Amino acid sequence: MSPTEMALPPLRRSDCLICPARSRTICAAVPEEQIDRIALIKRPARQLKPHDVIYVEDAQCVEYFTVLHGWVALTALLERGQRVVLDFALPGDFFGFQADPAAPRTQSAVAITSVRLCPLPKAEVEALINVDPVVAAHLAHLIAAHEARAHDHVINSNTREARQRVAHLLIELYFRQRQQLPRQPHDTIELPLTLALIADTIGLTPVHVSRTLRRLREQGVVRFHRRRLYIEDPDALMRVSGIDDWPLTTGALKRE
Amino acid sequence: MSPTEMALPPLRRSDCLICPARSRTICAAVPEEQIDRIALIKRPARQLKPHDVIYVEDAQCVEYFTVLHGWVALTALLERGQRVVLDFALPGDFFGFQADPAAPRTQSAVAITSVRLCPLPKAEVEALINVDPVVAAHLAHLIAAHEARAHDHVINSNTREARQRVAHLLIELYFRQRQQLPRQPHDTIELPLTLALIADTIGLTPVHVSRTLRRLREQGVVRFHRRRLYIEDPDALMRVSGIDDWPLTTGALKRE
DNA sequence: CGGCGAATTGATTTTTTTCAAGCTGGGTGG
DNA sequence: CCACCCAGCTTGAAAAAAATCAATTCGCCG
Repeated sequence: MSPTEMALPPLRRSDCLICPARSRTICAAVPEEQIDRIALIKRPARQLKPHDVIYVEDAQCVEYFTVLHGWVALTALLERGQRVVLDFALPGDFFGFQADPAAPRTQSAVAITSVRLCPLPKAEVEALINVDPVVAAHLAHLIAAHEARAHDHVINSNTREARQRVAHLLIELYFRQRQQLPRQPHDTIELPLTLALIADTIGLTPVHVSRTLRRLREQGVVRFHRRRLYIEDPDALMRVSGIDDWPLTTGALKRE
Repeated sequence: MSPTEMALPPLRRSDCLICPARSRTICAAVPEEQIDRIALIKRPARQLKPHDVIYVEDAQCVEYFTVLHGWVALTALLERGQRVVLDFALPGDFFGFQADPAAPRTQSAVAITSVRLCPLPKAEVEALINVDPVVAAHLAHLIAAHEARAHDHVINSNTREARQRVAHLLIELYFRQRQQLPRQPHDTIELPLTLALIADTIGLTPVHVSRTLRRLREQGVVRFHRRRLYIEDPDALMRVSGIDDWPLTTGALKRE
């Protein structure tokens, strides 16, 4: 792990320099001139198809990942085949890090769309953060943002009824794609989810999500059709969701 | 922030050396001979009464905390005075750290019982973790454990009905006090919560929590009375909760 | 054109909330 | 020492929300 090693394979370095996710994920803490700290430990990008499993619960944890392209679902699988979506990982997101690196996985990760990942070997990342305080401190804040988002989901599930929950999730996913809240009427984003995935994220049944989306459509708020979301009335959507229009940069959305 | 400063106030050092929480929280990453890194930045212990507010949402964030004694509720406050309990902080727990140190608080913290805290100034902690990779790496894992617990709460709220949710919370809190799952029939722990707090944690109404606890009592599973929990039948409780008997050390409990 | 996963819809049941009325027990002030 | 106060708990009845069950329908793909 000597970062001063100077026999650099230039190809790998340039890989990282043109990486679209470099300004986010764990690499954001590595200045350009030190990019080899990451470039030397990362594995070749990995391409996955929809439904491909990245890792499953109880498996040995050997790698962490950055999403380069596509959507990943982080899920927990329960007794009777029940599934909970704990979070989505979108391009630029770092996932797979866990409290105890030696323990087996506590969650599963599955590709929702076709996905390209940058795998980072666990051992090397752990070695790096035990040596580089800037990367480690950045990682701590990154994970705190994940925690904040998880808290947001708890709030969503615990206090809101179906309409609000759906609206809140849609806004969260819009925000994570665009880095801003919806403003333009008839704006549209890609939303490559099934009703079942949405249901497993907000703790409802797909049937009830369908009915809820129908009502939102009938009231001219949003339309969800063919993996695409049409935000007909952004203000109405915000009102339904109970989110204040003051976005935080921490991963969670501001509440009223 | 020079850790090599040698004019040490010996009293502060010994404070930390006898601290009951030292093996946990953020201090666990600091070896005994370097304890002054913490001892020199910490503020005097602070004593609070039940219902005292430690910080509120939107306030400026100036300190992080370790719980020395007592129970703290980390909550989010919503529009119509609705409250969500995001987590509890028990003795040895570190709380108050957030993704963006410059942003206002995203949650509130309130003393449930009488509480003794060790306050750590934000600026000094942030400076420390940007300089000491071992502390920073430890903190990242600590926060990841918080995230795992938040995910556990999402699972609880999203997939389980009242009986399971209550049972799951009771086991979580037992585990966090005793570091093990309940085994002995008629075992008892202190549980200084109101029904309203329990309800706001698992996303039910106090009324429904009352009914649920009544049923559990009638079936000889647990009794909750006067801030004390009597676990009459640990096996039944585990069965109701849907938790496997394989505890993780990461802050979350293993699921079936 | 048939098949299949996903979405929709209706009817019914279950769970949870809401509203409202008592109850209880510890603490306070007379 | 007693009366009463009050937060917190309990209980019942009715309403609301969501799940469940059971058909269809839709749209894509082979």
